[in-house]
Amino acid sequence: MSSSSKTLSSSSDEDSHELRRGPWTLEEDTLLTNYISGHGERHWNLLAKSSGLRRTGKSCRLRWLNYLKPDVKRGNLTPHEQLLILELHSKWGNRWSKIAQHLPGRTDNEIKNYWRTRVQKQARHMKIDSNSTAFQEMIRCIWMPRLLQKMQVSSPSSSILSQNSTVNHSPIIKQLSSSLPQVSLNGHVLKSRDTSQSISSTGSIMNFSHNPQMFAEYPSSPFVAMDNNYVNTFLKGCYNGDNHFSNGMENFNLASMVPPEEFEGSLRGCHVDEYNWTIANNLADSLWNMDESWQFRQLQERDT
DNA sequence: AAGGTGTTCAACCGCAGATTA
DNA sequence: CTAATCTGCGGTTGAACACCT
Repeated sequence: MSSSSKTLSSSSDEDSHELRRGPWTLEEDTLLTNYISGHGERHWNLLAKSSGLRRTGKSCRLRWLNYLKPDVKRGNLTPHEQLLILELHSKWGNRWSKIAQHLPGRTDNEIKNYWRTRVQKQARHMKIDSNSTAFQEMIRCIWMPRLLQKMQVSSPSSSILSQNSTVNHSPIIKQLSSSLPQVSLNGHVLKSRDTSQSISSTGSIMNFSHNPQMFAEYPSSPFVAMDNNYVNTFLKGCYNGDNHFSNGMENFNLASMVPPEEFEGSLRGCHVDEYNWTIANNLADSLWNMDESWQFRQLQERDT
């Protein structure tokens, strides 16, 4: 018998001593909450036995930590939180609980779900390994600047780098903000911050600038900076000529994309031609729209 | 309207390290 | 010191729901 069918039939064995499984009821939640408020959140097996709940200690702990605990945040992840997850995952990999420690109110389970359902989904659609360098570069080059832009748009008075920022951005985000590509082209501004990098006279150049501090802070980050050819090659690898994702990402030659050695520790610009700028924006938009539609659904669900 | 398919996320599982007796 | 138990972690599952045909 599957665990789910066991759960569904559990109402018929109310009088048995079998452990309950599956979704928690309101009564169980209340019982657990009341018990913890009186005895604290420890000794889960003892709690499970003496509270009257027919659940394992593990199940009680999980329910409390992931759902019932008062400081657990509900609702969609903010761009700030998403950015943190992307960056911290690039540093630590699937260390969900460690990542969760930097997102107050968010659980490791929630972060893990976010990664699997949003980030890995994109990788699957692109037919590319989510752990590959190419995908990580895509996140850094396109997705993260978009999230930064979104943070700026949602609170324009609180530039991440501003001294007067009213929003309490984490040091990691501030560091990240100064290290991510600064993107502008033909009036398209991904990040509304003055940049010393200029658009070329033809207006067909996208500039990326980087902050060497990033590499002192995160020397092991796989998100290394890219030069012109690097980004162009990457983007061409993502798409066929007709602006559709290539099915041949696995043939992408990563060896040709290794950034020059002399880059590290130095400021460097990176140019992307107009063709690839369009491609990059299309990709960013697809990620963006997915994010927007998801948040819209969340709002609808919250309102109903 | 009904059935199929895809997505999300709460909950479970197995394992490993920490703690306790 | 050792075995038993507890706790926490990361991977996986499946019910519920949304969307599509």
